[in-house]
Amino acid sequence: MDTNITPSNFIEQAIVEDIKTKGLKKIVTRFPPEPNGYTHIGHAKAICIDFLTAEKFHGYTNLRMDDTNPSKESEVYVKALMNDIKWLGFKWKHLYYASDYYEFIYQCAIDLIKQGKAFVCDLAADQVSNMRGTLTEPGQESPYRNRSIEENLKLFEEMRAGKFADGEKTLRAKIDMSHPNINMRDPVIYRIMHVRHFRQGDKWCIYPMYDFAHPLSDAYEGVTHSLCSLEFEDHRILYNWVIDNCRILPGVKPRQIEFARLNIDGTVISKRYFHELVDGGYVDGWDDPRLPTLASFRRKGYTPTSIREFCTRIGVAKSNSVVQPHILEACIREELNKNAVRAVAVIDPIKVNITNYPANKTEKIKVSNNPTINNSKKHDMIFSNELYIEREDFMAEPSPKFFRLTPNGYVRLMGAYIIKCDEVIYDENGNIDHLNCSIVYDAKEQGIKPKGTIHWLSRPHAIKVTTRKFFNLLKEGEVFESGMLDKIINPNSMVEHTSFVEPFVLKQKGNMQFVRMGYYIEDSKLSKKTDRYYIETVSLKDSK
RNA sequence: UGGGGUAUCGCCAAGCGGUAAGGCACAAGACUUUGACUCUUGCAUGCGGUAGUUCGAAUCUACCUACCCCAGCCA
Repeated sequence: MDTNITPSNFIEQAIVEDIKTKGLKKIVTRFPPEPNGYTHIGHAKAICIDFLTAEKFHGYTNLRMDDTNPSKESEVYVKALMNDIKWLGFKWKHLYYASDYYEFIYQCAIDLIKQGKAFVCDLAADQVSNMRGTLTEPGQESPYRNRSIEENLKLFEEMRAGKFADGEKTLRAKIDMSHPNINMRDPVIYRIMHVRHFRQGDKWCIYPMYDFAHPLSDAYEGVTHSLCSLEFEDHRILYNWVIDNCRILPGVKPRQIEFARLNIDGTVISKRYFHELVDGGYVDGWDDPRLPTLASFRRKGYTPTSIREFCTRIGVAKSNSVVQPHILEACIREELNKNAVRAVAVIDPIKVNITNYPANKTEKIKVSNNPTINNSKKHDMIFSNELYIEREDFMAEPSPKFFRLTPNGYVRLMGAYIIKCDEVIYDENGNIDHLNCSIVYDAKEQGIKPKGTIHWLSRPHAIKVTTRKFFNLLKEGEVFESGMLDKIINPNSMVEHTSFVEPFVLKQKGNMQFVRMGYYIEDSKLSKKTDRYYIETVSLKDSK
């Protein structure tokens, strides 16, 4: 095993130490999602950590569905999870299900009972809770704690056989009711649930708890490093207890290492709340552009590499940090800048008439598909006397630093002519109806060099679309709390415009970057829904 | 009043006793038929605080302070 690998974070550092001290031959990690919701950006971080860490040490990663609670899980989510992991570009070595180990886990429980380290408890849930003690006071031992091994064995078998109702009995590890760590106060490791499992059917009516199934699954698979998020730090002591006390476990003991989960400013990352938002109809579905699910990012045109790059940039550490969304945006913008085909979109249009251009005339104007690429392909835009320009590109009363179109001012139409705004025509409400402009054919001779360049579209040729800009779910610094659902997605969280794009975009298949003067709509993809086209934008880069 | 953690630039984050990497953001300038991109430059005498050890401390020690997680038969 190569020990000359330079660790780049504390996890890799720990692994390097383990390789030296334990003589590990192969590094194995696992990504263990519970299939009870769609993949989100927080998963993506964990996926990257799990897969990239193993990859760095020339090891491998398993995908394991942590399906130990049949009441919340379904096949739909395992498909989505697998699809999203593949989409991110990762390949798991083995696909496992914790439910495949139910028999093994059951045998481990029996082994624990035989050692006198587990007992069947008849206490009801609220009684267990009451007797657990508090954070500062020790708990009380269950009156069933000292049943004989034989009785425990018999009872546990009967639990499996379905002799008891839900909640009537549990199997508990016999550890220490006065342990300062509450997880060690005789934790429940098996509960009775007469619920059909999406893979096991009705084969089982007892299901192992996470704290029992997880370490056993890791060890069973030969996982060497079990990477999880910080909230499981308290569970590590139990994790190790399970592994240390199961005598029928093969192989090396896995080591659990915790890292901080991802927080993004203004974003709720929680499967539970996604369920509420989706089920409550607050959002369109799991791929609603406002949700930070991978399905949503995919729909908005984010690429897998940009998500991966984001995960790399934010790093891995143990401090509870909140990253700013613009880091992700920078990742996708950077990539799109280099690769994406660019097209013009006029998001919020105003009409411009060119008074000195023949009404029936059109001409083709060659536009580069991506000016950052040398010799990039070009496509045609059609110029006519009837145009749209962006409302923001005209100011009736310009500020000093504004150098786009102003009354009697000059501006360059991208790829085409320099025009002068001769007249502003208002409607009866005092809003701008259209602009009358003229082409300055002899700008060179006159020495006119406009500072600004704006984009434009020929009105007769433009394709009508709807653009929707979404804002973050939460305001800056706001923390999501239950009961805030209706406040989260308010009418102001979306602005919709009737917009126009050039016909060229209809022929494009991949991601596009839509051009506006001074802005990039970074994450856009033309998608056809029913009879309308939508460009869903998440954020705009305001360059001034 | 218990246990487990974390504190380094606006936001992430390296650093592991030898005198504060990098990215994002921001600012200034150059270039420009996208105010984009690209380029160049700037951006912590300071590492939660206070003492101490040391020739030398973000790194070691002590004591504080702030914040996060834990009392599901969820994961």
